[in-house]
Amino acid sequence: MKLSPLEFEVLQYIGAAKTATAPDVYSQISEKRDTTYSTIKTAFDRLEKKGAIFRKSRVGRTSIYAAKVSNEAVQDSLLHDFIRKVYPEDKTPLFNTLIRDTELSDAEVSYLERLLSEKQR
Amino acid sequence: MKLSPLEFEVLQYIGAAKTATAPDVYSQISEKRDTTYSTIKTAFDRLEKKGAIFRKSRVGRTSIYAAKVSNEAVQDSLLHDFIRKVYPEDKTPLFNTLIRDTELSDAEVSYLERLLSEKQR
DNA sequence: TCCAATAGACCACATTCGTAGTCCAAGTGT
DNA sequence: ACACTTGGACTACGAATGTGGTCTATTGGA
Repeated sequence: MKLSPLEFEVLQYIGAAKTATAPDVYSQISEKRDTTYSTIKTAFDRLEKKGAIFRKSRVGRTSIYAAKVSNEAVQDSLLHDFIRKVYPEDKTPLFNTLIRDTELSDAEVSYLERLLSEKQR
Repeated sequence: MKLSPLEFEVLQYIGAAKTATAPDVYSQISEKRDTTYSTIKTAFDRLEKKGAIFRKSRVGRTSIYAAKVSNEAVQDSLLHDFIRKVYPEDKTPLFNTLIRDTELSDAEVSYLERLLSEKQR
């Protein structure tokens, strides 16, 4: 399912909170960025039409939405898509840039090394 | 500079060959996928208008284009963008999925381990 | 009870994008 | 020299997107 950047952003808020209302997400996003309720609500509408979210219940006249897929699933799907498009063959530069330019604590480095050693087998 | 998926694809072909003509890229892409010369040429036009490529020279009436930025630079820029949008805080799931779900040769694994060990210092 | 606030539904609109048709003119091969 | 090929410029057009206005009616509070 194809999601627009805005739709994805809204979906992540919903997924992170398990459940969310449009006014809810609007208030969160509007703190970070200038937007209107209408814009966010449109994202909800389109996400619903695309089948990414559904109305779980209502409080008063306010719909409570929930996502049909987890944030992690959406992220991973995007990741695969991204790699397929941007690093179709050689993934070396991907890891290169990633490891070189990403802040990693020693703990994270150790964690990654463990992942890799498991991979080796 | 924002590039559409098609524009990015075309740009990668140009960058990979250092220099390319529209008929050139068209013949390559049309082998993989059904498209027309017009579509590819439009991508060239828009890339030029966006300042991503320029006409380096001509052979007959055929323009020879070159990219203003390297493929690696474009890829890395997209990568940073992607991470910022999709994995804003915790990048652990990113590495997790990446290492777990990506095909890696033993050589690549070794290479990554070396990268990581350098990181540790 | 009654009204102001506000969630929602619906619509509008400019922009970007992929797609491709049209038509012209510049090369090219004979 | 000429007809044919084909690269290029230009135009068109529908779908997707971000943006937000409008209008309605439901609610919650005074």
